Amino acid sequence: MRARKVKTEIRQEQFAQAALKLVAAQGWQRVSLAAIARQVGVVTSAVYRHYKCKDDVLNAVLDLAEQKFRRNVQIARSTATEPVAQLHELLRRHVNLIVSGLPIPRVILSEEVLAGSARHRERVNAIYQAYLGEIVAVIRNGQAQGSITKETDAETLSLMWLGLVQSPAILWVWSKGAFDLQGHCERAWHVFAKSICTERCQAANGAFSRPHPVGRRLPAMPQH
Amino acid sequence: MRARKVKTEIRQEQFAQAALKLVAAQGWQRVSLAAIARQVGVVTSAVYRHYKCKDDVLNAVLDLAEQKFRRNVQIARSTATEPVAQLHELLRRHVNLIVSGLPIPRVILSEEVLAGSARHRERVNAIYQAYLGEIVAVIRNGQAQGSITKETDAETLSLMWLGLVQSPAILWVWSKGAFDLQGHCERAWHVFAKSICTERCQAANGAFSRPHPVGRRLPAMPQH
DNA sequence: TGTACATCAGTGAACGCGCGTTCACTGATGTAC
DNA sequence: TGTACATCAGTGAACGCGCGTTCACTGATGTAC
Repeated sequence: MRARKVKTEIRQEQFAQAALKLVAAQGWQRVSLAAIARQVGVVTSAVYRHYKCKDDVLNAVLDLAEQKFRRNVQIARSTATEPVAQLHELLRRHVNLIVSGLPIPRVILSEEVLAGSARHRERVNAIYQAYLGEIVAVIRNGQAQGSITKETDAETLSLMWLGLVQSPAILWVWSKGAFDLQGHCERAWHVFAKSICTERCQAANGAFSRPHPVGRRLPAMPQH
Repeated sequence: MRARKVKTEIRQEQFAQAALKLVAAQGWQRVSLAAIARQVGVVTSAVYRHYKCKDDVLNAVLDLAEQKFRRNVQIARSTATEPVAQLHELLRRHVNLIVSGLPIPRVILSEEVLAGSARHRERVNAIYQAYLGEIVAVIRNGQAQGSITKETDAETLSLMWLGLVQSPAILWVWSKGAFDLQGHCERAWHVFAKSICTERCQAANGAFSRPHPVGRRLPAMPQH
């Protein structure tokens, strides 16, 4: 059966979304153009009407990822005014990005990107650097206005912030979602927040006194 | 030219080591049996004299990784007696594992393992669970003898500990070693250690008062 | 110590499969007159 | 409003390449007598 004819901009978007979904589920290398095309409802070779090659599709996926990152930063900045609260909000959103079925960090960690073409490595590097740059800015902000301790440089803290999600996210993938990523991140955040907040900030923010209770523990090993 | 005939146990070891090295450099999917065989100095089909299939070679690589992890834990436990010091020592060793050219975490993060066969996912999961289990044990130890705060559960802290290296390690890979992973981890460790140590422990351990200076900053973006 | 035979590692050619990519063709949509 | 033509998205067959895997054969090593 012949698929309906659709404008190339729309198809490009469809392919990118389909690819994002599939890559998130299986990793880039395992996703074939055939699978992407099937998802969209056209034949494999139709992809070439809208993208020059498979690489370009991945690039479009990275565009989507970049957008999501940017949007999250914007929203977090406008939702909260206090830098520490902004960091907390962004962390929550980052976790949601992973849990919501669009595990974008998965795309970014994919082998194609870690070991693959220089083009993609640099691209992802750029996205992450920009993201970390935003975090650094927020932290500096907090340091300037006295809510975050100046003892440690903002770059180190920004990477620590990211590390709060990154490793647990891997565990989450392995456990197929059984591991309580959100709960863990909240608990980890409290430890982290406490250690970077000045007394002034801690006094103003009573929330740190009550860490979230542990819900599910580490996932049990799968039985063989 | 015909390769010298070598006992199968030795060849197995050689293939595993060669595979580890190559996987660390390029990721599993990109490593071909041809490349592994070339590294060892035999012809591709010779691999089948010693392994049933490519999957089995990866399994041997995971054996090596598991050994390294185990060894590090043992050494860290015997080198230091105080739990906090043990965590510090193990962190240093973990970083060295990455920096030393045998980026084992890279193997473990590889797509084959994240998205690949259930067999390998479960295997790696088991290795990591065991590793984290050791960390948890050390932390509980510290909590019991009063050097680590009991405010946060040991599981959460163990994942935070791992996160200190994991994310920066990715940056390190991207920057092709330009990022100062060791320096960062030392600085991050001090922040973390301070936040989990009780006053008693901090008083006993003056080292926490002087965080390491920032050497190289985040790596500059590669130029296009 | 020498000979005969079994075992086992190494070789290269060939197979088969998956998959990205190309291409000539079809048919729908949009535009000019 | 209708006709002619250009543009452009969709199709399926075919190609080519990489790579894991198989297989019959070679030749070295080790063992039995």
